[in-house]
Amino acid sequence: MTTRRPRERGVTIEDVARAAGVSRQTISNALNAPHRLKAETLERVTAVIEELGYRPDQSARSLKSGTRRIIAYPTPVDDPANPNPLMGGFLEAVVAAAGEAGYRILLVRPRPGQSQEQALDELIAARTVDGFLLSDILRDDPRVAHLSGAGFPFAAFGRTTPEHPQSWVDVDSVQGVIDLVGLLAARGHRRVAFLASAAGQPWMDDRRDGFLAGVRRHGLAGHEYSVPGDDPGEIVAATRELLSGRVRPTAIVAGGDWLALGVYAAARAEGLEIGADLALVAFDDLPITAFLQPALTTVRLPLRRIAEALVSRLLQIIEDGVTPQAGLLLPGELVIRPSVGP
Amino acid sequence: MTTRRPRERGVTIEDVARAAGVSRQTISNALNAPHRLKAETLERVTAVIEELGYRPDQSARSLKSGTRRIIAYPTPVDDPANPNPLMGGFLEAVVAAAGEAGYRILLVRPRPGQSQEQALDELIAARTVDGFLLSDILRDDPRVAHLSGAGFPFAAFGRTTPEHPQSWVDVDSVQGVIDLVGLLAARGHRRVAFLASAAGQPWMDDRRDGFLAGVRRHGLAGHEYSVPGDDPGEIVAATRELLSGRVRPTAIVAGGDWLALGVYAAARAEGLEIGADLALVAFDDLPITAFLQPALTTVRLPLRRIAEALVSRLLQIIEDGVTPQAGLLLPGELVIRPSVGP
DNA sequence: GTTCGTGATATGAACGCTCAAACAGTTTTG
DNA sequence: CAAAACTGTTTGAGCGTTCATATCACGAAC
Repeated sequence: MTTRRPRERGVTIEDVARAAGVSRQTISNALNAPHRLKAETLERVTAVIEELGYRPDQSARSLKSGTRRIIAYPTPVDDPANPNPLMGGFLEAVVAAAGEAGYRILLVRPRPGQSQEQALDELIAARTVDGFLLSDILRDDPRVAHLSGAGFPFAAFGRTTPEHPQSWVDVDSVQGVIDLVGLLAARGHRRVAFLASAAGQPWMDDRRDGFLAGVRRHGLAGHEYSVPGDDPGEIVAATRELLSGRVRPTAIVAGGDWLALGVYAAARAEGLEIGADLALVAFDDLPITAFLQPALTTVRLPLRRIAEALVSRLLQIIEDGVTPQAGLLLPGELVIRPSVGP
Repeated sequence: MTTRRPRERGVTIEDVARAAGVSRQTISNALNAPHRLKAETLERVTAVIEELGYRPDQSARSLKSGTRRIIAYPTPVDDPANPNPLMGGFLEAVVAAAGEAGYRILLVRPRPGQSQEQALDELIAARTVDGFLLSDILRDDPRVAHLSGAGFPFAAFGRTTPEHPQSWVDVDSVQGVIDLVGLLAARGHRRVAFLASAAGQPWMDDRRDGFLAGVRRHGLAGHEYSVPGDDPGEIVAATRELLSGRVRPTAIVAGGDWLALGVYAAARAEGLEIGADLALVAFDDLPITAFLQPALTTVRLPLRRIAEALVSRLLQIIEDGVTPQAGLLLPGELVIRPSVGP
């Protein structure tokens, strides 16, 4: 253990009370229940608070009140070679939404040798946070089961199995992809392919379901191709194979923009022009796709709305004790660009 | 104000003490100074702690000890249209490094109408955190001046003006770009261009300096082109102009991978083949560039080492009260790929 | 004129922990 | 062999809040 330098103490409620010539409680009331003070006292106290730069000590307040005003977000264990490019934007939106309500986001991850559940338990037992925000939810996510069982407040970006209805928010991937397929059908495409990654993301299944539903609805011939993982090389290779097959599809629905990037590369290698020889649509709207030629038709994730919905649901549980009994499905925004063809 | 549901209290040190038949302090010692206990007592107490699932209340501990084991990271105010794609990776690395030492990262941002300094002051006055981690440092960053003046622990990813030596960590962009230019010189390029963005990032100046130094050292003809902002459209347009000029450079040094993406698009539009008609090198190594054809030669940011250095320096200040009097300059890793040509 | 409310402020206790000091027991020391 | 030193443990206090309750002044009601 290293020596710990004692942090110098700041100005306390006692100091303010003395300076203002009133009691501690009056200062506390000035901040937490101003209506209890006589207008004149309030004014004087507020001035002293301002002058001394007093802020209630967060720890003392938490200890007494039992509330921390902190939300934990377990950072997804990201493949460093392939970090989620939307992570920054999502966090930004979450921090903004939480900050609006006076909450802050604490990033956590299990220490080495610790399971995800143990990491959650530690935070609960130490009363470090008021609730959890989860993302990258698996179909049968142990974290959801655990928190749900412990009765601890949380909100999840993504659905688990629908057995026990939790407080989740998700994007309507199914409808989004149906819309994409509709777009292709309207342009006369009959033979379309779905490019999926088998990396195990549950939303990929939804997107696949959307594809199948769309294909059925419009009476198209739909085939599904799967890439083993998220590795760029693999994606390009698999797509080239798909494009050089005997009966080439005239359109591809990529399960995500990341996969679509591979299609651009593969098409160029095969001498096909996207938007002319091959229609391409995808999902996510990564900012980086703005550089693609032709620009990519895709479904934009409403990150801001997702974050707001997650935070608002979580705070409802934390502050009002009301657990929403149903999830919230948010529509993606269809962004039509030239890659889908004329 | 909304009603607040009182959080049910968990198991306290008192409960454990009673169950183990010893005093509070012995439990406290078992966790904070185990060597003080008789081996036998320690074993018994540890068992009871385990059994009851006891974790010291974070707030109570903080209140008494004055230390929070939390580091604040003010999230950069990101352009939502162009979020930093490396943000996720950087945060991941920071969370890992901090977690290793038992610290957690608290994301903060100023509330509406609050200045950055005010937001910092609030956290300091409320004793919510032990220190700050800053990134996206400006040449004359008000946050650095403020924290430095207040004597509050912080570590910065990026340098300010060198007047007062602070605890910073940065990437040696100058040397990195010099290396890139050297690569081009070795391949016989004489006319090279530097593509910069005028969005105001201070590290862009370093990269420019590196370019100028490299060009001087190798006796090349170097020209500098500037894009007004980080908008993809603007980048492509500016690059096309540069490529269609009377005397076209044979090589381009892009100030960042993001800019290089524009060069790929512009080159294709101009019918130039990168790696053959035009050499291209850049800086950052965004994961997304793995899809580019030909693959991009670039300098990889050592995010993990940066995060580790930042955290280790910050903890030195927090725990030992030792403020490093000099910055740390980390080398980038030159990653040579086909875009630079044969 | 005592009682009763009511609004404004004050007081004591408690939240759960760790620090400093005190306390027994045992061993070492001059 | 008494004093000193060490070991392992306990006790009392206090960190800075807020909650519940008490106090006080003052006018309204009977």
